[in-house]
Amino acid sequence: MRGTRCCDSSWWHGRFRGGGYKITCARESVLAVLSNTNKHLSADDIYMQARSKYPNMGLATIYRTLDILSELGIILKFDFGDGKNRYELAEGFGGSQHHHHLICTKCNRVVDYTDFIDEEIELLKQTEKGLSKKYNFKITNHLIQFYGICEKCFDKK
Amino acid sequence: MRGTRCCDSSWWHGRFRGGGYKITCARESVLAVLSNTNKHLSADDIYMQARSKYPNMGLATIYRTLDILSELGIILKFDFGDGKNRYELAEGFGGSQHHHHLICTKCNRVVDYTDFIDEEIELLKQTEKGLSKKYNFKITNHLIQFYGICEKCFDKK
DNA sequence: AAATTAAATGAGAATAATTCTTATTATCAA
DNA sequence: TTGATAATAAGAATTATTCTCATTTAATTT
Repeated sequence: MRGTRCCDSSWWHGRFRGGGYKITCARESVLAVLSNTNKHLSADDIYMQARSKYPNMGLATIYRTLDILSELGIILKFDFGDGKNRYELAEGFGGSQHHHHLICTKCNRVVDYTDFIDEEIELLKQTEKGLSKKYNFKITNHLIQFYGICEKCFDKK
Repeated sequence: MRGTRCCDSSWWHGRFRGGGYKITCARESVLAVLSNTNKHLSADDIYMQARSKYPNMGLATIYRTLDILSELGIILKFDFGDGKNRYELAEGFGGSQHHHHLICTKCNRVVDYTDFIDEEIELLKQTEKGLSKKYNFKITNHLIQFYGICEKCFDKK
């Protein structure tokens, strides 16, 4: 980044270097933004917040960084149906507890739920095992979302 | 649609009228395309195929129709990570058996699987019930996808 | 510590999926 | 058949994301 100093050392440096990537201010600040929220931020949300600290940062860098972080499993990428991808820190990297999403198809409100997760995870593990074997996939991740109409939108009609 | 005749009566007319929508040639042809494939078609794919029969059809109409069909639960909308949404007919409307998807994150190949579905569905039903109650959602749908690296992409590396 | 080198960046142009606008046309109820 | 109204085609507009390239930076080597 031009004209700004930054770069504290932190936990993710090893993982980044292991992936063959350099530690840069831009990458620091994307992770800083994601570490300080439990919301589902879009690339542009992250851009805005990161810029308030590092005004020179470009949006393309945000996207490039998000790609790498996703690839390394440090963040998770979601599509909640509003036309932009959203990101959150993975559990184990400072993100909140493993959860799934309940999405209102009218207003796009998203509820993170952790209830019922344990049985889901258990079943998913078995399914993963079966699928890996049958289709020769190395499975790295799963996505579960429920869709419906939230109380507010239901009342409106 | 201008300058083309069409419109056979069919099963979905009632459901359409029930939703307050009119039966049009454009809508007929979108459904016709989706009824004749088990692939995951994008809006543009559908546009191309529909145009081969009804050359005057506009792309915007495809999108409008897909929205309505999704809302009515006649088709399902998926994001497989390649930047465009994809659609398939729902089971019960002529679509193939209820299935979930296994997606390669390198080449975007998608495998439909029906194995292991029964246990999944059973668990999902219970989860839905719990979620509906706790969060006051009227749940209409769910999404399960597994992500990984397919055999081909794994061998390449 | 300075030089080196390849990766990363910012800026903004390019791309591409989706949505919007408007004048025209088709559906369907009366 | 006709009138009210929803739906359409065409293409412009929007917007998320990717690409390009000259410049800068991180990390390695001297």
